[in-house]
Amino acid sequence: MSELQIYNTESRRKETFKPIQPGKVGLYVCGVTVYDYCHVGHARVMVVFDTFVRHLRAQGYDVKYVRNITDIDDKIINRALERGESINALTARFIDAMHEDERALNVLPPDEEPRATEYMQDILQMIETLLGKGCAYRADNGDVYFSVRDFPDYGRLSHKKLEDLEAGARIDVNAAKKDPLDFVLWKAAKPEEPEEAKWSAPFGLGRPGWHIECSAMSTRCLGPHFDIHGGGMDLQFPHHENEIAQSECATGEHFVNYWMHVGFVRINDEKMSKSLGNFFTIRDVIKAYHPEVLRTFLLSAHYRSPVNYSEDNLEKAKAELQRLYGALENIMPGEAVADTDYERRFDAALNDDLNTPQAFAVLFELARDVNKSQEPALAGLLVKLGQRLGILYDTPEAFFRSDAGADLSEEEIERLIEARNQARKDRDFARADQIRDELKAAGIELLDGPEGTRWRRV
RNA sequence: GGCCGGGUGGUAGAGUGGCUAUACAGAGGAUUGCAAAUCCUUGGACGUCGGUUCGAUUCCGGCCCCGGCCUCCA
Repeated sequence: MSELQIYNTESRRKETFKPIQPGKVGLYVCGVTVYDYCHVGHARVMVVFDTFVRHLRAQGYDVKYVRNITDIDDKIINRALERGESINALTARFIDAMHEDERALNVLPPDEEPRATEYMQDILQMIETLLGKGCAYRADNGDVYFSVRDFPDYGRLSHKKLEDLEAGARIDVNAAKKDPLDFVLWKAAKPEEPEEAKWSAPFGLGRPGWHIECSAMSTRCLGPHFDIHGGGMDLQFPHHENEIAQSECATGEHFVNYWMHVGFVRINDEKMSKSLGNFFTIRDVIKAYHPEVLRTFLLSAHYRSPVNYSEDNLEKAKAELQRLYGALENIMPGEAVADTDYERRFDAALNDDLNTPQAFAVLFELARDVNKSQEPALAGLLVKLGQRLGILYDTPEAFFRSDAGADLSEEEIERLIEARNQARKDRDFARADQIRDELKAAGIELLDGPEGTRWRRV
């Protein structure tokens, strides 16, 4: 069996994965800030790490997968005020929506899903530790800052030098900071903020800064030193860099062994993001496409490459998935054959830094084999491996008929098919073709086979 | 400006120092009442200029172009 290789952002190369404890993996992924619906960029991170975890488990690892929820920050507060809604109601609503989106995408729930507001004790403790060790300080305005200069290794993840950072720093007029690079651990409460956003702490009423929650929660859930930490590319700096600084200062231990970062989803060669306003939400996309099509689209490129969101590319993903489901259409999948070259190559592809495009290539070869051989055991293998990528959970019929938008009901379609088949029996092919064309115009494609006529929405 | 990542056939997208990626689209064939699906065969590529090499799309360097981070962002 091939060894698992992971591209580590910190070393900028693929490394053979060596777990801290044999057979076990501790994985922490930065989740979303819940003040809006998840978009396709979030979907990519969810789907990539879900696939990664499925693969690790298939390889026999005992995985503890932790993905946090940021449920307190400026944007949440502002959005709640804007809407005249309580923070709690707002975040609860979007957390539910996120879970709904994940279920649609066949994203399995993480083992733990810590929320910042539920780990306030750990956050406070870590800040106190940092203050005690002298790598954090209380500023005149009541904020608590981390002193970047006190962490000599700062920049080791994102490969930045302090001088360069200073040179490029945008003008951040914050007189309270001793150094412009320092970042906030605790934000002092302001009078206009809702009571819900204020926690009492030894260093004053306020709320945590963004970075500290991940250090506190990952340490609590996985310990001070764990295997893998992941997230979107944009979290590399400053978020993850800051996590390293805080955590290592606080615990004195090496924080994380492998850093994985997922590439962006783009639109017209531009990053999809909330600030640019060019995002599509998951729920919007799956109104028009089967959720597995979106998942296939997201996995059809390597996770570190950018992927371009477009209707064209979604259509391509749909065609790919049709190819796979097509192989399963006339066959009852049986128990998957074991010990095949297909599975070995599939595993090897995923072991190679989660090379999902390569894994898909194996699936297509397998699908061709299924089409030719009509072997239930091969079909079973196709389903098994497909599900490892989080697809092929549906029945082919349901998949091919899933597209919304066709005007005809299934009964009407069946009736027309019957009429056509009668015409064919009567050798009235003109009439038969007329019905075919009619259905085609309504988005229904007919497939005549030995066992009768099947149909699909196209 | 500093630091990263990338430029592969019509499209999407892997990969490799010399040997078929894969999918859709294209061409030819088998099959079909006609189609579709399926199977077989097939054309088509590695931004640019140099270097290393017997040989580079693959290694090295310059250049051009694209994206990202340096501010909240998955």
